[in-house]
Amino acid sequence: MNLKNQVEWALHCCAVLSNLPEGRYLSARSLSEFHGVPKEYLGKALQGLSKAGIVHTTLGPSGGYRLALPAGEITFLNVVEAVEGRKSTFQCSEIRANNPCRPGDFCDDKPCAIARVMWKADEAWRQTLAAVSLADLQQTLQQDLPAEILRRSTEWLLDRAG
Amino acid sequence: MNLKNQVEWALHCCAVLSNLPEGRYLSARSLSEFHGVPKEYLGKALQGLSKAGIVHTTLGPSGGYRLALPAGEITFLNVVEAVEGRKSTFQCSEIRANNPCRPGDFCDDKPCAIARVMWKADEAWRQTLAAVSLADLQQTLQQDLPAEILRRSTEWLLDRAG
DNA sequence: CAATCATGGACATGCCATATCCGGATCGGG
DNA sequence: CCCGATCCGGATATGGCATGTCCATGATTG
Repeated sequence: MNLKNQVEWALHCCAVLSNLPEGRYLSARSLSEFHGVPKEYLGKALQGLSKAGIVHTTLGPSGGYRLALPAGEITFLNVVEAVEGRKSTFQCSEIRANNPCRPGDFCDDKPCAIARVMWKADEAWRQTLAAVSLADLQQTLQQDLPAEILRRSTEWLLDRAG
Repeated sequence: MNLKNQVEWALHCCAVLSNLPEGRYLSARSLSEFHGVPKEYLGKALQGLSKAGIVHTTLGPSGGYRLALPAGEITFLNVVEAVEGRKSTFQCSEIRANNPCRPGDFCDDKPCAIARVMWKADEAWRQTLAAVSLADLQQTLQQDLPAEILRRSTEWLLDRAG
């Protein structure tokens, strides 16, 4: 029961893109270099963000990625679901139907009681992620990191943004 | 990002064991037959419950499993963690350390801001599961299921309980 | 026209969930 | 006191999926 590596990468990429000036683009190559992860595989995660409408892309030289919405309107949940999918962590295989004491034609009117609890927990998980936006993350990072590193990182980005 | 099949099986087994009279035991063979799942593999999940102290076991003929605590003192979280483990769903690989703008000797004083959000979501998930006990589940099932099926299931169990 | 980029498909690899099987230890009933 | 049933743990297969690489294609910029 692990989230994919790509979820972590996508979130870090979004954090970087949040600091990009309006209208500028950053390539997958630069993003992979900045985070020290394989470029080709990171591209798969970024494609997921693109399909979900979280980022906008441009082709050709000086092309790449930028956020498609203001950072305050993109939540952790949006990013996580774009990469990981929207399936619940709990898959109900309806084993209650295997109960030998059931009439063969019996039809349940509610989902399994166990599944309902597990799905409620998933919902709590999603609500927590939906409550935090990329703007919140940006603010947290500015408090956590020394100004010197922030300054040099921004410089590094602007140097490569098309 | 899926929970194991065994989690579902373990929860259903616990629901059955909740209806067992004090001091009686039910074998892995009966539990697997009742749920229509492979006996050998279900045994692995039950071993997890045993190690976690959730169920008590007895060897020999008429042996098997019973709850080790009152149903009101066993939570969904206990069962899930016994089978699935206690690791967080999000593994932070510290890719922030790969940032080329960081001094090589820089040491973070806090966990990664992204990981903190993801871990908070996991915590909300666990809290939801910790809030529901097997006694709660038992009560829900008695409301959901027709009395006839409940009666026949209980009869089926008592017929096989040692 | 040449270089750079995103996209998507094909392919390889390794790990883990999903089983299955067997031997040993333990216990109940005849 | 023996026989069979049971839990337990280890060894072993197998399939799917996460991880990662490579390449062809089309689009865009300079």
